[in-house]
Amino acid sequence: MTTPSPATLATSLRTHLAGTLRAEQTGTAVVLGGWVHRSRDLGGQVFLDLRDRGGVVQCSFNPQWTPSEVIAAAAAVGIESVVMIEGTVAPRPAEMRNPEMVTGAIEVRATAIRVVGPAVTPALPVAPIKDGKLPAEELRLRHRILDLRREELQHALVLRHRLMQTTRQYLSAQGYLELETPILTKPTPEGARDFLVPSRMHAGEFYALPQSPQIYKQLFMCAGFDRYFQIARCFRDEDLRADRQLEFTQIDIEASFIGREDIIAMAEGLIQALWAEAGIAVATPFPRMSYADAMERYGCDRPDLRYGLEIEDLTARFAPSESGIIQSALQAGGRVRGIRVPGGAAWSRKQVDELETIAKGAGVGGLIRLKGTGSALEGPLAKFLSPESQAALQLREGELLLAVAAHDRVASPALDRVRQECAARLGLADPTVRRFLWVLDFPMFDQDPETGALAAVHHPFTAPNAEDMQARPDAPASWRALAYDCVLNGTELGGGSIRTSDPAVQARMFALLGIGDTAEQERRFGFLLEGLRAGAPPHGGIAFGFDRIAMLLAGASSLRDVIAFPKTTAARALFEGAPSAVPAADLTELHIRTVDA
RNA sequence: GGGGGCGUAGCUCAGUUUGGUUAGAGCACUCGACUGUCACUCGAGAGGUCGCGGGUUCGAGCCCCGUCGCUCCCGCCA
Repeated sequence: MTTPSPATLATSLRTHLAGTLRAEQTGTAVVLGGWVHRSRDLGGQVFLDLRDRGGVVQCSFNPQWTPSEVIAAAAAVGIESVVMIEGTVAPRPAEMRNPEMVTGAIEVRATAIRVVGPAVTPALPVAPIKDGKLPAEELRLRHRILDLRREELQHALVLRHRLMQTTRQYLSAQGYLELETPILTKPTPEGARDFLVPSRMHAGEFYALPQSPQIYKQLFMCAGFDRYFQIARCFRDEDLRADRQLEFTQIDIEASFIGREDIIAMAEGLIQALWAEAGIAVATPFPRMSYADAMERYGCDRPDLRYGLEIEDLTARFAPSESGIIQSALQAGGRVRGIRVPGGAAWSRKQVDELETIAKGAGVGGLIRLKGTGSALEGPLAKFLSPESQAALQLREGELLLAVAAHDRVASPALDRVRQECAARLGLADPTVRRFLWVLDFPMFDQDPETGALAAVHHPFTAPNAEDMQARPDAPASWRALAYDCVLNGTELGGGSIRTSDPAVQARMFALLGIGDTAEQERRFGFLLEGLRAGAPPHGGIAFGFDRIAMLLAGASSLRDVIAFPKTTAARALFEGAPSAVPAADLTELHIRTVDA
């Protein structure tokens, strides 16, 4: 993406962008429009820093070139007011140059000023204050216009724009068509809670806002559009987080007559183009790891590969132990797995207890800890381990072994959190390093350990691995899916799958998910099944979380910093004041009556 | 639904531990001075529902109970 030359932003009211003026424009007569960033009134002369989209330039009001009434007007204007300033670009006296401003070699010798948009005293500072902290998030959101004027958010939203255009260019160049799908759509029975929209014309019936355009993009494939993409707004009525908003933007992609490798190659190219737009070179292809491998070695399906601390199976070492805790865990089908932390032996009892609290929070009963002290192991369990077992652990001096004896289902998430906390303490996650990764071969279903009920790990339209299905037709919980996730430094950037294009297979998937009744399938997913029955090409796709990518590339720590008008964690829009009550008559027209909770 | 943190001037904060005169500072704002500043400087001034409600007390910014808002996390997010 290239930005237009400053000249193209000239209008009938202004000639240049303030922040783009340079020494080359010396002698040029300019008319600028912008906001008063700062002002310095020295008595006989006045300096105004004028800010517009392009940046900041100093405007100098001096009796040598400025009429006295203009100087008086400049002295009187309040900061953040919008002014039009006429003047001439001039070099600053050599000793007055400001090397910290890109425009610092020059200034605009002002001859006229007009206050076109006087501002009340701003509720928040816009110009940065040295060592100044940002105002509280609540105030930043309540006075969002002022916050958006800050350089940081200006840059973030400009970057967001450029990433959008890069996406469009990259995909369009490969024959992908940008097609739109409805915002008023049909409620989805699985997944997140829907936002419902009442129908005025049909009493008691509701539209839903899309959680994603998933089914529509598959229908495009059935309709022969072959390659589709959309920068799609999605809505999920779930609790918010720093990296989760009620409405968010996905780069949604689907293609026909493709396999997994086609999607991965296309996606790697897109990632490469987006990171390049942010000035970062990314090498492809990305390494790959199976889901099973990721869970075994890292305890999670989106491992951060910037550091090791890999999980080891220590069952054989601990099996001879007489510890009741370990024996009962093993008898219940569990294993002993753990990580060895270099330098961890120096941690205090309290620090290790904190790790155990984290592990317990993830559902395990406790954390086995053993310190390598050179000659012998230290720790509550050391006495239960035979000298042979202790030696086999090969704990080095200073190492701390943290292990969990439990079923993988609970042990993996616990070890994942302990591993991340240890890495954070040791500063192992280098923020300048980027480790991309494809996680492949996700399981098709997640089985509830109590009820045995199956739920789709990805979504119900994902194709199962055909070999698994044929080899173990009666064990769907063991089937792998043709699904893939793109992971960067422990964060999921996006994911997708090859879809089921055979309506009979799709019906079977619904049945396995507990939607066995044909009429029920037709009622909920008839429009998809009709598409598949009309002749569906093999197809698949992927979706990337656009806001999250923008956040990463902008160096922001919250999605709120790359979304112009975000919601608070309590799901409120403080600036515009949504949601809000509506007149009773509006509800009546929508056939809605509210009840007290 | 649950847990942690925060809430004092327009903004950022101190004051809360140990209740006690009129609640302070920096920036911003108003007025004044100042002809090369760039966080201009200097002088003066104005500015407070200590989030809100209740309680304890002779007395509450400070202690107790409740509540609201923002935030981080767990649950949730196919």
